[in-house]
Amino acid sequence: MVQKQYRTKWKDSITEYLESHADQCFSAADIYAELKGKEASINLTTVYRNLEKLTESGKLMKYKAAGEDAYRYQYVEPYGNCQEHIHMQCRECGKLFHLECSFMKELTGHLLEHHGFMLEGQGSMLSGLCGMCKKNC
Amino acid sequence: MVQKQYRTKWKDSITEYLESHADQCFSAADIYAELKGKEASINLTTVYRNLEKLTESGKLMKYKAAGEDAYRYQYVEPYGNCQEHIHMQCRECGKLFHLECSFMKELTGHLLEHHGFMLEGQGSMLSGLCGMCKKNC
DNA sequence: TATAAAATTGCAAATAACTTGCAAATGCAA
DNA sequence: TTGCATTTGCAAGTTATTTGCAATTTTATA
Repeated sequence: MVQKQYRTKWKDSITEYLESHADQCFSAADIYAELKGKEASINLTTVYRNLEKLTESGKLMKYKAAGEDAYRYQYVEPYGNCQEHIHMQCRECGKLFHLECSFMKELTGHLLEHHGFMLEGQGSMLSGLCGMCKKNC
Repeated sequence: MVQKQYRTKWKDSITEYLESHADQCFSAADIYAELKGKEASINLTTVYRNLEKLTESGKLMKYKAAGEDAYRYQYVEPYGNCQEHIHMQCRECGKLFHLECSFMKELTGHLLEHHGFMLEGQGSMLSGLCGMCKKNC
């Protein structure tokens, strides 16, 4: 069963920070560094535990870029169910993009028909360069 | 510069094992367990170092499945340049499949035209169920 | 508003999967 | 066979994350 959640100072701070930077992604260490200075001082363990809870509740997406050691978290609540589409991650800036368009159906269809593979959003991640970084490279 | 490679008992054993199970993937711990009993006894560090070298030389593909902690290695030499296509991994059996067909072009084209995203094979991994596991689930 | 049960926090210690340093052993070209 | 470069084994180190536990907060309810 899902555990009840209490609203706390730290959970609020983390949510606010990620929500107001919804087009970016952060590691636990990033969040820790950001919130350490402000208000009392947050604990890294608390950061991990809250990120986990926010991910479970669907507000955040947690993912690991190929070749990176640390998980990244990005605010994705407005995208609804992120299990139903796949994501693209920029290998330069790390940002996450949602493949929310009709092409999802084509992709799913092709994989199933020609490769017998049933695609799932969970765990699928395409890597490459986003428009922004492509220009600046 | 690329370093010269000596041929050794362990490198041969690891290559042989992976090559003769080319449709499966293994973690360093798997290989270690497999080769520990046979012949003298291999060291885990040696396994890691050889897997790394074999990956660099293009014989193996090294990847991490979403939600897994350990890297997996699979013999992919016959597939040529695995940077030029993306891969699908079965979340059930862990096996790797290569998207080596004309659809690669469609996918690349769509992402670039409609999302400004330049897809790269390196680091891109689709997750789902392979034909075999789909039947058995 | 007081209270008690449940959730959250901080800190230190534990994990897990690798990685590294270094001296000894091995491979190989000449 | 010699000498230098690569590989190996072992112990110790890393890094990101998790866990145990006692103390502190929240929140629903009396």
